[in-house]
Amino acid sequence: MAAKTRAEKMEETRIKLIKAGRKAFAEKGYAEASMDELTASAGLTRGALYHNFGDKRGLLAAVVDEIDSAMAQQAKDAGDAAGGGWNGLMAEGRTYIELALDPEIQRIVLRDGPAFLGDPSQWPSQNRCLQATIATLSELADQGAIKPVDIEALARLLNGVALNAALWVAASDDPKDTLGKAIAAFECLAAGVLVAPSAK
Amino acid sequence: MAAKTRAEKMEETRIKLIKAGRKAFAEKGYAEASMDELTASAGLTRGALYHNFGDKRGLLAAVVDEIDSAMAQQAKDAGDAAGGGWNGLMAEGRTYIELALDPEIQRIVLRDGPAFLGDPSQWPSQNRCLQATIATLSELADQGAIKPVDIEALARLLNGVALNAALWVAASDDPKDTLGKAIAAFECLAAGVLVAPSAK
DNA sequence: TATATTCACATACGCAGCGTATGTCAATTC
DNA sequence: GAATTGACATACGCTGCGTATGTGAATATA
Repeated sequence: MAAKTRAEKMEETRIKLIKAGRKAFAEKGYAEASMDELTASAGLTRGALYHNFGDKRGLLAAVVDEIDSAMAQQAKDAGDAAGGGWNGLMAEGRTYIELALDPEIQRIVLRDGPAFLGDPSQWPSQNRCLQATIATLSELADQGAIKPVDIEALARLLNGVALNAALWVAASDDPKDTLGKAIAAFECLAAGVLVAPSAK
Repeated sequence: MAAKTRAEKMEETRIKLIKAGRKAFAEKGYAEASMDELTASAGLTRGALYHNFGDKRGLLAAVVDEIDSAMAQQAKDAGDAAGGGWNGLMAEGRTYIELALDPEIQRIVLRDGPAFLGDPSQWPSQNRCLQATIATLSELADQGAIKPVDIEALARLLNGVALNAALWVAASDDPKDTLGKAIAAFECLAAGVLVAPSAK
């Protein structure tokens, strides 16, 4: 029965290291995180790290992949819950703003990720969150609901607006108050992609 | 006569170091740039570096400030040339995005800057740029040309859109092609703040 | 103008941290 | 059950940052 096979134990250590990586990278940032401390906090040594992930960047890539995947899932769920279409897109935007409020996500995925791993669209995770936005925009484009602009460009900039809103809210003295203004401004800008003048 | 005073020589070394910093950071990136090599290439040693800028990050901050200020100035000039107001604002955005084609700006300001100096909106140079945007938007608000949304929020998000567009162009495989799409999408989103549906 | 002081920068040193080369012991294979 | 693999630990070297200390030229002082 519970006889741990070798592959199982290896998977366990991978999970332990990724967990420790999320913590250390979020608290200290990638550059300042010591791999000696990180691995020790997981009850291991750097040997395990280099065996499993090749190098320090390899661990960052694994951590980013895990978080990015979870973000995409949450955004998609929110969009579906709102019924898809334009409402779904706005729900995704709001979700993205809320997700970007998480310091762990800010630091690891939004700041250190692009700096040390390069362009997010080149990541193995393929920036799934962006892909979800692209998919929804494509539907709307097929319905002729939005202006004839490059879909990927729109998706990236929309996500960029949400990101910037989140960063502003996070750094604000009064996050509650700022959040309202940020979401209003987000929806205001987003309305620019609709063909018809938005009512609200 | 050209008897160099001490302050003049010090200013010279600051300029030399910033120049070498721009080169090294652009070519190797901040993390991989060796301060020994950098200072040696300027005919100096690390002593000069730490005396003038405190530490490695201090030099990066100085380099980023110089480049970013020049970017803001160029954007402002373009805005003025376009006659200010809404057209000026759009011209500023376009210029900022176009500047992202420069590899030096891509690497230093758009990637390493945020990673090692933190949130760009906290940079001195970015705050100046933000204030300019707020001023322009306030004029438009007084004229009733834009929707009744918090001005600071709009300004921050508009700048965020331009910055994000620039980042995308910067990381793109085909910057020239991407640039067109990015600018179109930028103007599309920006149109969302206008009260009347934009014609184009 | 001779002496004292400052200060911009060089030199020297310690230490942290990454990556690699090597060792070791348990899990699989034959 | 002997041999082999492989997951991880241990040991080592090297790079590179920051700091403590030294030095000589520019300024201040008398």
